[in-house]
Amino acid sequence: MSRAQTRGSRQGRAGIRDVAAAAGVSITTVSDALNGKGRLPDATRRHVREVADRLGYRPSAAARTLRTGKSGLIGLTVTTYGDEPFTFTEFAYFAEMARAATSAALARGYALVILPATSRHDVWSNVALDGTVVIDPSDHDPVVTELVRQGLPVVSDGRPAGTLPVTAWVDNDHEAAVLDLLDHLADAGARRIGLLTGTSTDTYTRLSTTAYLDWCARVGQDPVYEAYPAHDPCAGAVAADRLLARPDRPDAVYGLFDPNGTDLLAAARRYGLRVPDDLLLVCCSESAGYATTEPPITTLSLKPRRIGTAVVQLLIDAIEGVENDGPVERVIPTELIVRTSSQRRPPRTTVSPPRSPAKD
Amino acid sequence: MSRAQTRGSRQGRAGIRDVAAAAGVSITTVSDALNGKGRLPDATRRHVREVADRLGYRPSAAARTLRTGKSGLIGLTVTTYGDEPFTFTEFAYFAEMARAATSAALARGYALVILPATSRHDVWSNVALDGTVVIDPSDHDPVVTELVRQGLPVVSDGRPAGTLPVTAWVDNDHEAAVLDLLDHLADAGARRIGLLTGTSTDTYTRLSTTAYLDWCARVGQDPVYEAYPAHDPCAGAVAADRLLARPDRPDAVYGLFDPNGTDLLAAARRYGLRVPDDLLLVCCSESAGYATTEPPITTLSLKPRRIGTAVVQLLIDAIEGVENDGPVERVIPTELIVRTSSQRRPPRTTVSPPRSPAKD
DNA sequence: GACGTTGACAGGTACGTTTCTGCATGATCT
DNA sequence: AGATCATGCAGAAACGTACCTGTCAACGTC
Repeated sequence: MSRAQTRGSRQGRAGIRDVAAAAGVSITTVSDALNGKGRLPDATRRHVREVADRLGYRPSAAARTLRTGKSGLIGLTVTTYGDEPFTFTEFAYFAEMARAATSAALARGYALVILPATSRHDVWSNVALDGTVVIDPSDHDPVVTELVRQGLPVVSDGRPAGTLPVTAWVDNDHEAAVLDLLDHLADAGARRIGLLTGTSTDTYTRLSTTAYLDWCARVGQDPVYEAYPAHDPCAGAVAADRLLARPDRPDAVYGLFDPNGTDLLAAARRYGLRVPDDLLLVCCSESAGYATTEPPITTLSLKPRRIGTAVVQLLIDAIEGVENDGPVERVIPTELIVRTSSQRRPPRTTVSPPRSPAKD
Repeated sequence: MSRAQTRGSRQGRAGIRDVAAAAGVSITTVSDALNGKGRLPDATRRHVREVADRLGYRPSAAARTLRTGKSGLIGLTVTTYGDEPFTFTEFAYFAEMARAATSAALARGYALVILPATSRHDVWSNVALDGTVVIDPSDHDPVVTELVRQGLPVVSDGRPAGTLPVTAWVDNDHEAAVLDLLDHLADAGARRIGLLTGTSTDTYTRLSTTAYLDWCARVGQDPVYEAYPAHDPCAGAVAADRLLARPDRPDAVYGLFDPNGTDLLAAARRYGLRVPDDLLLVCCSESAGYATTEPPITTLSLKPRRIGTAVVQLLIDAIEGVENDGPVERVIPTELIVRTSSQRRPPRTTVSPPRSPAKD
């Protein structure tokens, strides 16, 4: 009796039982009617649906997940520095990528859960995921191995290093992008191209740097580069300054990270170098702001929108049972957005001498 | 028999039953040992924990949620334009706010689920939420009313318009911020201040605009403003141009939206106006890029980090049973980051002007 | 008229937890 | 010595859904 009372007077939510009782049918019929399964006449279906609407019935996601094993949730891991997710360096990239991933997931009926890679197991096991997107996983990421051990599909943004057993991955062809870009600078008249790179060992930094070194070896130029800890927002400006202060100062620079463009521009100003006349500039960025700097700066876009979309599509394919043996790989082309900073003006008759880096 | 087999040979996941069997205790004991409840000697607790580790036991989040009614998930709604979440105008603000909200949630053991306000009920009812953060809800947002009807706490970023029954809200004091900023411009010598505003009816735009009009009325200045649809990334530049092309051209402008700074700067250049000599410039933005424009532009920061943190804190407080009658309101102060664009140079009579007594 | 067949539903079980209740056992108190 | 009490654990009832397995009628079919 008290049970019946408890059930009948459940405050707030109406359950499938209440709908069944109100509609005068069984629980099974309600479930079938609402989910479009079973063999029911349209009249019954409509009736049940109408009663459910009237009671404001919402199925319990938890119960459905428990029963079906599918939650409709996809994890999106971000690397954390300190206690803030994703570093400032990859800010615009991440925002764009997450935006695209969100809409791609929603379009297929999934929602995204933001989870940091370094979180204690606590949070990870408190949420039922159907699969996970990992951004730039490190060599032997414990989270990834744990996830695949649980049988969950894992798709990574960034080619996994080592033998990380991901289900699929999506990445740009970073080597090709850098080589292409360096050729572009050389075509614009660069004689000595410098690189602003990072000290971290992630795939992006590593591949880009070795591509640069390879290119230098091929064309016979001495490498000129400065590396700095990319997660430190201040270190970039210092490194940019160091690069332009070198005795073998480059006449063109490529910066691997988003803020490098403005940092290099500021450094160039300090040394009295005109862009692009004395210094050609390119950086890898998704920020639209570089279209309106003075001068506008050429950027390499990694196409985070396309990457975010592709990653989610592959993950949901895997979740919904498209079996593949071996990881699926998808390469997204980059785009070089050429602006003033990397286009040398036609040579002048009178050469203005470069200023000394010391005084100003 | 077949049932026992099915249970015993469950491929993949180990359940609490398996742990109990392996440890030679009951299910209750396992649950209590792992969750730190009940009265168990430390020896038993350790033993159970060790066995669970060995089996790689992870509790099912779905089952736990079903049982306890708490999922540890918080919804984060974003307004969608087209099929992409959040418009470009609020890009940097949203990214910063979401970042802070994410870490605040994780610090308290919750995870964030990104959900668009306009999504079909489909997705919303497929995920079990403990509460929701809504960004800038519209007057009679159906999603919000539906959520509170279900008894879920809802905290909004942005003071809710009308009688939206939110649990709590967090916002800046936009009127005060605008008045303060206009005083700052007037102090810097502005005689006629213009406004670049939006055509949409959200709270932020509305409050800021009326504050501007009030200020004008108070000091006896004719309002000079242009409004444009803020979700259109191109319209801003056109509106900026219109504003500076007016016969009653202002000698100072405040732009309500993030890209207005660069748009106005570009427009000023086109009309041969020097900043700050001929035109003072301020815009509302979270972009660090305005520190390195030529000249650097004064910005009004809405402190999205603090807002994101506060919103999540209030929401989790509400979830975890801190009862309040009537909505809790929290006002976050804004910050005016003064840069060159809003500081009129001192008259040229003095050769080397001493540092202005800028109250530092 | 006995017999598959099919449509339209109901019963009941299982998903994997948490937690309330109960039941021994030994210790402590009156 | 009997009553009380804390301790250490086990049983079993939910949580709300999905789906498998009937049941029962109506409908042919030979």
